[in-house]
Amino acid sequence: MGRQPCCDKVGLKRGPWTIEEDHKLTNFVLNNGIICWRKVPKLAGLLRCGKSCRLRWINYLRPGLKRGSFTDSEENQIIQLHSRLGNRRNISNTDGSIDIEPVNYLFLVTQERIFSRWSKIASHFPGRTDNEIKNHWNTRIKKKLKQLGLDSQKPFEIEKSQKNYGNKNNMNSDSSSSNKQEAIRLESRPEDDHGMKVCPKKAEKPEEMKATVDETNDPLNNYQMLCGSSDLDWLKESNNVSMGETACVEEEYWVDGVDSFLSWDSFVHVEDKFFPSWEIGN
DNA sequence: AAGGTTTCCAACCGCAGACAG
DNA sequence: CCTGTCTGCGGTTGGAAACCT
Repeated sequence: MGRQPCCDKVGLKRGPWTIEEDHKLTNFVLNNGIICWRKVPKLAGLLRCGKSCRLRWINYLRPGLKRGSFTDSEENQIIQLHSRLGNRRNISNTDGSIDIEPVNYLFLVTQERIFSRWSKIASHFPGRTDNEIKNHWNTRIKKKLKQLGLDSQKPFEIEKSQKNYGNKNNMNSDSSSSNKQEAIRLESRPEDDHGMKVCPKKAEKPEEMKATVDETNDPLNNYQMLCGSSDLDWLKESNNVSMGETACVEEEYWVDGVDSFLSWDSFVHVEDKFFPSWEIGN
């Protein structure tokens, strides 16, 4: 048995709201409050479904809404919040535990696997709605990330790059596959003059790899170049990465280039500094 | 000026969780 | 515990507005 529709849609109006409808809904909610959205349209004299009324109220009519474009700092904050609050919806178990290590959100962007919590992000922006932030992400921020080339890698290419560089944050890491990955990782390590595998920390990266890791896959550098903003310097500092310098921290180097610069932990470290009131996973 | 293309955002849809009976 | 209802959320879409040729 399929789920019943939220309301009887026969005879109900759809599409853009008129001024008259807005007035009716606003007056009703202000005078009566919100008891049951399903009953609102009937009581307010509207030919809309309750769901539509709720959406209209929350996203457009609710008092205190802040209209207008997002500032650079708001945009940066959205990116930060997205990296913290996003990507969790579909990876946690029913008991709240997480099967995989929280992965870098930009890595997920490249695979079109974004599961954000827009309402939580919106809660950090008084007067902004989740829908507004979601729209901004999809139309502006996502596009900027695409311009950075972060969506250009096909899954195959990502897999290939993981073989080349290793991937600490692999999403399907069971014990056998991690052994496999470890082998791949070791195999992929550069060799010194004597043919010995060396720690990448000490190894000179191949020229083509330098370009990939240092420039193409450095989202912060690219984002700054694109936006002409230095707002993200704090993030680089938190990762021990300075402009034009590649992070080379033990164990951190052998992750995907993107991960190494924007690890989940990097946001954790700055949490108190920027968002002291955060409650993770709520 | 006209037609085509792109951008943007309000609104819709379907799913999932919470909750009441 | 099961079932149905309601609400909230995230992804997607349609069309108006802006921009380009």
